[in-house]
Amino acid sequence: MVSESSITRRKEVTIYDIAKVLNLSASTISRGLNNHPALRKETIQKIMETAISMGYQQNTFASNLRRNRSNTLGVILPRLDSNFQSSVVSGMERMVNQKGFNLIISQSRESVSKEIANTSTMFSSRVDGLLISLACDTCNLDHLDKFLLKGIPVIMFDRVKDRPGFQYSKVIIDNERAGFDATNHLLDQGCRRILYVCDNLMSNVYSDRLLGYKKALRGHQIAHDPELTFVNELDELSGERALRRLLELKHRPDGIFAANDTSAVAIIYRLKQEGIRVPEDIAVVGFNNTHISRIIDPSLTTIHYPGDEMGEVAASTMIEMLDNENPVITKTVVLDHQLIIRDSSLRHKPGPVPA
Amino acid sequence: MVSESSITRRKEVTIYDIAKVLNLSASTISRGLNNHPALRKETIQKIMETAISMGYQQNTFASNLRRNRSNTLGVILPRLDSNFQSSVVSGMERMVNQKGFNLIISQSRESVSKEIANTSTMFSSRVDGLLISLACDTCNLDHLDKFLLKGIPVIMFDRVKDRPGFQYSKVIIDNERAGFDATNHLLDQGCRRILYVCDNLMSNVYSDRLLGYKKALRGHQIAHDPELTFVNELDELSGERALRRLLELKHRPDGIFAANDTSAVAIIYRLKQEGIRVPEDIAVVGFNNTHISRIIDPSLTTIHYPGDEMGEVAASTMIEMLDNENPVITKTVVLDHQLIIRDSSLRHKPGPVPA
DNA sequence: GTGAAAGCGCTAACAT
DNA sequence: ATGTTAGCGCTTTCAC
Repeated sequence: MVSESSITRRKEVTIYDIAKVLNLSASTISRGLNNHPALRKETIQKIMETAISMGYQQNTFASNLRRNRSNTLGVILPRLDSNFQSSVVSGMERMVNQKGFNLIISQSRESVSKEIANTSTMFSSRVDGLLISLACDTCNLDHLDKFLLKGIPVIMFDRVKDRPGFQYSKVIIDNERAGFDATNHLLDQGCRRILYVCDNLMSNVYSDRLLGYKKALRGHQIAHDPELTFVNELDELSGERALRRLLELKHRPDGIFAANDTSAVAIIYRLKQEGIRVPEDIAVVGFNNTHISRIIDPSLTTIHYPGDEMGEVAASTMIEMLDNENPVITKTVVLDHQLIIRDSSLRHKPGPVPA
Repeated sequence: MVSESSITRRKEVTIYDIAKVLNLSASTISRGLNNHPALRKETIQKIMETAISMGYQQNTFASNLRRNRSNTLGVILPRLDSNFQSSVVSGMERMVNQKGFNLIISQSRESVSKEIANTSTMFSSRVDGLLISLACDTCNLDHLDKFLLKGIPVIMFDRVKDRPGFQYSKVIIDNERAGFDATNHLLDQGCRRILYVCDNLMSNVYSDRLLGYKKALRGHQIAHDPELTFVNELDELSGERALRRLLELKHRPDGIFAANDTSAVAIIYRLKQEGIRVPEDIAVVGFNNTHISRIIDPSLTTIHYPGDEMGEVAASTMIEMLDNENPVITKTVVLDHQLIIRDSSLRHKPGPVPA
């Protein structure tokens, strides 16, 4: 089946065509289309109407080439198929769209080399700004230099890293505090040996949560046991891996703080299978407050972590920077998190650990 | 804090700069950069090296303006913050990136008017092709005409609709069959009154699954009861709504086929709270095979529905169409689905319904 | 195998 | 309030 489309391929309507019809110059049309204040209302009106009736669509390439602006923001993030990350993008899209910008998106799939390739594409696509959440193993930030040197603002969200000598804005949560809150809650519930399950500690989100975890332990005069930090990929299989690790330990933990919900839920699932009661034998806290956390049994205590909002804030901060002619001021926005207490950690009264 | 970036804002390197350095013409540089066969190897080599050493980055606007091609694909879908849909996008991104295309993404948030606005943006962004999954309430497809008239291929995925007189490719699953399979499985497990929970029936995915549902009932000589189709938003709250509907019915259903996992899981959650046993009292089947389905208790029987792959296929089909100079051939790709049987529907032996 | 020249469609400085 | 003109950076036809 051949579509009609391949047959009718006609010339596009340009501002010159409109100019001819209205007996005006191309520049006037251009001004009219851009609502230039110097034109009188009725001229603008007339131009707009004619443009629509002729089916005019502006050629953004020409416009971008001329203005040296793309009205496009680039987004690079580890994975699109993550609950949290896709909600961040969703928030960005909403904001950006409303402000008349476009979004070009690519994923690093947690690999620096892919991340670097992505930055190159973004760069030659002439994005006006770059929003990036780093891959787990990104330790070097040289690939961002070209943006900063050219005055293209870079904003990091969620997975960030500092780079002495260069400045970018950041949108994050206070991961250390969140880690503290989660751990402290477990301690309040009587836990004394808490397993911390996370991914790559090169990533600020996991290392900062670890800091908070340690701090909470210190607050309760509990020595930190390095055996109780378990690094692995936080996917659905991490339940199995964490369980194996747990069984290897001489002293079984009585609490688990997992750095994301997917992992926490997978762990609870396996614990139940093994006949280990949650929260009585082991209390569990997750991170992210994804939908699942409310629905599993027992419901999951977790840190609420506003993905959607993080995306919105990152995007609006970027747009502000772009609209602002003044020298770029970088800033760090710290979004509030919140401990949501549910059944997976609630022992009816704080007290000594069950046998 | 002012970043250095605002200070150093230098002129970009163009092909003319390279030309000057190498004592060649701009056209030769352009050819060299594009690997033109007429040039000799060493010239190309030299051009490439110089370009890199000078920090040249092609200006895609100029190139796009000239070639009248953007190397960009547009994606419009209902929501980015959906497990299934974000995995589709993830698959698209992978494919597209590998082929040197960019992806511009926007969400309709299930509203036709937003969808229409999105198509306009995509159109003036001069996307080379449009990948679209329709909003629930899209019944009119006029907003796609401009693409087809201009010879810009449109591919629909997942949520599709036919439009007499215009042709586009589609990537879908056989929703009718999938609905049939799900329902038939419940019937095989002894269910006789099956509640079908879905969203807007204007959408092919829900109406086709309904067709399959009815067909399966017919196959078992069971009359279709319109009361047993419950239309509502398939979010986490649909558990509550479905339960209320269920309690209103004179004859309580003994099976539920929910058109997505989110809804199925929410329903199971509420059923359990009400002391209704799953699968003994009511057997449940979902749709999508998201991660949760494996992990909840009881684990969820569902239709596996390859989002990632759907995205890849849609994207590669598009790129094929674009690479192909010949008249556009439209096609429909039907991806295989699969019934995954788990505990939520498994009664140990098929038999009469429990009291 | 390489160069000259025109032009893609738009915008903005300058002129009137 | 509107027109003239030049040029953004690239590709490509035509010429040699």
